[in-house]
Amino acid sequence: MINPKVIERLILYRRSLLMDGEARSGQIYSHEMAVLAGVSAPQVRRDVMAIGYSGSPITGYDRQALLRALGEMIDPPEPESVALVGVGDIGRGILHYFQGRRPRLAIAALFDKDPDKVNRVIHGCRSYPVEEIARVVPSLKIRVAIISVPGFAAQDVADRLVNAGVRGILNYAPIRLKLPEGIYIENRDVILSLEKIAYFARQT
Amino acid sequence: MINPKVIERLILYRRSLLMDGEARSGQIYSHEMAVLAGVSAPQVRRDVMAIGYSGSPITGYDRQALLRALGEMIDPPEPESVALVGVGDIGRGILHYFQGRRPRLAIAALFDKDPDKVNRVIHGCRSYPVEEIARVVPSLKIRVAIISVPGFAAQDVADRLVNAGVRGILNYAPIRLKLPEGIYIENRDVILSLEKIAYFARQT
DNA sequence: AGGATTTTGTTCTTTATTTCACAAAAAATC
DNA sequence: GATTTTTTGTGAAATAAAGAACAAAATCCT
Repeated sequence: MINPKVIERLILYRRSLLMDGEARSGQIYSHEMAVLAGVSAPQVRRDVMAIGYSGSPITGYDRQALLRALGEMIDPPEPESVALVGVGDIGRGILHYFQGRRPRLAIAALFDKDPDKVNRVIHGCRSYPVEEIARVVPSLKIRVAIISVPGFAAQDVADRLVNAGVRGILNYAPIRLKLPEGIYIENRDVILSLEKIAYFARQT
Repeated sequence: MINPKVIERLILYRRSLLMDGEARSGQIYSHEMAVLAGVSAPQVRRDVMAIGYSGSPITGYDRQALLRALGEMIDPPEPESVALVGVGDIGRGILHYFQGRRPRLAIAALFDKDPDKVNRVIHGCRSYPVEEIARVVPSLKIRVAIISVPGFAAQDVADRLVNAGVRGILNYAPIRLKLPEGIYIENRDVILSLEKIAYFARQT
């Protein structure tokens, strides 16, 4: 199992390769990738090693083969469904932004507490009451969820999701969720981020 | 200067204290704070030490005094203005969500390229064309910015912001910005986050 | 008042992550 | 074909971060 920081950089490398103006085919050196991704060259080599792909001295890495190896690591083998809980400002923003961006990763179900927001189709996606998580999440084989509900509701929602089979959570609510071992969580609290950035922005 | 991980936890501690059901006044132990914030007790003590506040053996920390010390570190001495560039789905979501949540931190100006979105008032906030960054950002003394424009436009926007005096950036665009030393940046790319979470969610 | 107990502040270990540096390999050049 | 050059793969060193452990201090209890 690869560690989170490495996975993050691998995703970054793939995107750098795809977005790089140069031809999609041909060779690329670790130090070129390093510049594209904003990391050091030894870091690139070590990370690439981690996925079992090998370049060759002098010619470097083959773009196509490397992209294939990265894809095998990063892309879900089959299309993966994501649940989004909390169709408020942040939730809708993410829904509109994300939908259709990744071929094998799509938001497939929405959940909310508000009766006015449920049993509708929002941006092509059906919305359910949160009580339906236990039924809908397993039936769609959902293992990834986004939480964008107010802080006071987040722990309850997280518990429901985990009980329904979710194994990874992207949390926008401003609290630290208490979850069992083995559930992967990433916190994306906007307020905390801005306070942190404001702190560093005013140092000097 | 305190390092980013410590600052993040300090912000977390403060929020934990504020949200804790117990009385706002009275004492609290490092191990209680540790539970609230989801970190270890020695970590709490070390972090608290970093801001120069001291508790006392047996009685622990004084909630009020600790909150005051945390606030002095975290809160801007005077109200701080934030710029938001890119009034798309993510940008609007953040604007609606964030506005009014922190007393001394507010989004004060919006920027966009789209002529239909500029020179308007959106959620109580004036919007300008990106060309106006050079004029508006210094005039409002803005040092913190949020970038929520498409990837291809992000580097240009970032350069404009930095030239106009911005020192900290919260970046939602899916690229790694190249910035001069001393500019603090935090990347919050939704697609990358979801790919990462999906990877760990499917490792059984 | 004196001992027991509990919690902080802090040093010392441990663990994780990154960078350095160089041997091995392969293309290019002579 | 031999030599030079350049780049990968990776062990070793350096750096950073977290945890364990304990002395010092202060309350509580008898």
